[in-house]
Amino acid sequence: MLISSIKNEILTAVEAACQNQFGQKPETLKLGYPPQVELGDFTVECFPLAKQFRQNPAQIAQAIAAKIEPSKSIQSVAAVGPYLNVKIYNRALFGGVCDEIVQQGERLGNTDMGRGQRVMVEYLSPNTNKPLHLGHIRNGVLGMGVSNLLEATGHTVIKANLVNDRGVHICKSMLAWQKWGDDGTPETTDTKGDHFVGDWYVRYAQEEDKHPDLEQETQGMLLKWESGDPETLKLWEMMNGWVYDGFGETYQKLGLEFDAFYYESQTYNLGKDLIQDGLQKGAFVVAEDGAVIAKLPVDEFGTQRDGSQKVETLLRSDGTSVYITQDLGTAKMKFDEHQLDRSIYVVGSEQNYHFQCLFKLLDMLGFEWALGCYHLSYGMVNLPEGKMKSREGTVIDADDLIEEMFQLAADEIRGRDSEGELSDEEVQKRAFAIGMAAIKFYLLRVRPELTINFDPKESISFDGFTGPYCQYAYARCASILRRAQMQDFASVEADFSLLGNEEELQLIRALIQFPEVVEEAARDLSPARICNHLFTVAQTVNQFYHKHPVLAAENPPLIQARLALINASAAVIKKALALLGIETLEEM
RNA sequence: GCGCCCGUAGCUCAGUUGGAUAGAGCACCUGACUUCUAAUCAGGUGGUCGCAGGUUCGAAUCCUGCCGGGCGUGCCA
Repeated sequence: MLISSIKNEILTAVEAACQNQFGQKPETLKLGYPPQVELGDFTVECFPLAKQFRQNPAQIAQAIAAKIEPSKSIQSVAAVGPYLNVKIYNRALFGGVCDEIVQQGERLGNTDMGRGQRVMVEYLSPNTNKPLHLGHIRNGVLGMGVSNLLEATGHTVIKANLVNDRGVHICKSMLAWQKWGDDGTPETTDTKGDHFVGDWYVRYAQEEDKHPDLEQETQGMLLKWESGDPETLKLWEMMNGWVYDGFGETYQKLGLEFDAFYYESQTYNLGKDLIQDGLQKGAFVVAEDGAVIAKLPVDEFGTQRDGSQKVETLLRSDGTSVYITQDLGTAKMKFDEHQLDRSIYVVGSEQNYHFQCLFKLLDMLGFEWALGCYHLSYGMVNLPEGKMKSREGTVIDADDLIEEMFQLAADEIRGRDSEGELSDEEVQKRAFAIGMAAIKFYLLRVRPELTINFDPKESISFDGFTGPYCQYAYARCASILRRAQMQDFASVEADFSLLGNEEELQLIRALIQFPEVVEEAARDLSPARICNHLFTVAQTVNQFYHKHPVLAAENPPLIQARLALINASAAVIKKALALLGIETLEEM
């Protein structure tokens, strides 16, 4: 018996009862869950029916409850105030859910909500002059998490990375290396490529104060690059290559994947023709100084300080393009190349205004797909001392943090392994999985739009509302299931009617809700919803674990039923963690 | 000035899109390992849901106005 059939059975029964009692079917029926499991497994709110049938909702509940007879799955229906609480036979409830979860396998929790929809998720999008930092990690895990959610709900997802590989910033690194680098390379200095290039960027900043003419040299180099000077291009390609090698390592550690890479060196000239179209259509205008601008509607953008209408520059007065010029072109290219229905940009909230403009401009150009563009904005990651500032050296480096989490987890594991039974390899494997789980969960557990105050102590915690806590609940389930395999219960059939204590009911409810949570999370583009529900499941598993023995339960049919419940719970935890990009461990 | 975001327990956050008595984690106090892993569990302490109105049978949730904080605000990205 599928859980969806149970739900349908309830809805059908209520519809029939309404037909019987009031002569018409209800217009809307919402199936929910009672606040306490003792009250029932499902509930139907009678408030909407009150309007339709012009009666007090409590009376309606009473009347309907009286008309519903127990059926295949429905054990009883009770009217409690305006609520219709439905109790399902434990046999059907537990048996149905556990069987269904096993059958679904990898597809557990997946839905076809987004079937046929093509979505691009652009995320990370780093500059190539510096290594990645904590903010990039938030972006990366959010981008991956959202992509996973969209895939689980049936969307076709294209994960894209728009690399900012050109401009003054990279020229600064190039110039510094050229002047003082002595032909050093990441290999000769044993430095990770992106850090190597980043070091030259820092060196540039240091020398800038002493050499005021450096800036002019940088501009000169940028001009050479733009004119296609072979030597400059060669240097540029070499240094970017080092950066990509470095980024690649970090992506792999964090489990970040991309289906498409865009490079600004190839896109920065896009968009100019769109601007011309816009001018012809009259969407844009040429300002007195020669720049092409767009006037932004006051009702959406407000006014300037002096009260006048806001404007956005689309082409500089010298005719060259600005950032938003190429963004317009790239946006169109994405839709043209991939036949997208939606295009999501995972970019920090400091660019809220930029994307509001971008999408409005696309709309002004008459692209109907502009409605499919969405800026998934996320808050900054601040430190206890305040904002991360590269000048003050307070930026938390991504690779350093990954290493630190790994070491902390390794110390913890060794501390628990007093007998020294674990091989170094095993310790490292677990430490990596646990360390990454801690940092990813910490960054994903709050809504994207919230600013995170990065508390180092809390972020490295393995207790409470954390990734390792959830991994631990899984490992416990896995341990029970392993032991069960060594014993011989297989000949006995599970008797699900023996289940039904409070912890079991709470557990089964959390498992039932999982697919709904996945859909909500996908709809809201919020992996935090998965974190919250995952934690509830893990917490409930731990409570059940302490209160009720599985392998030492009273009789084999009960043991088998509880094993099935544990198996189903483990599967849900594993899938939820996978959606967050977090590994599970069979042993911790 | 204007636009967007945030405001719930000492701290960090949930709150099923308007429904049953507002929930967790951390911190603090007390208890539970010869029993499937104590990275765990049980109990206790802790609330004018920023303030004031409004809509509704019903508001932390929707509307209006304030207060406080953050990010932005035409030729940077």
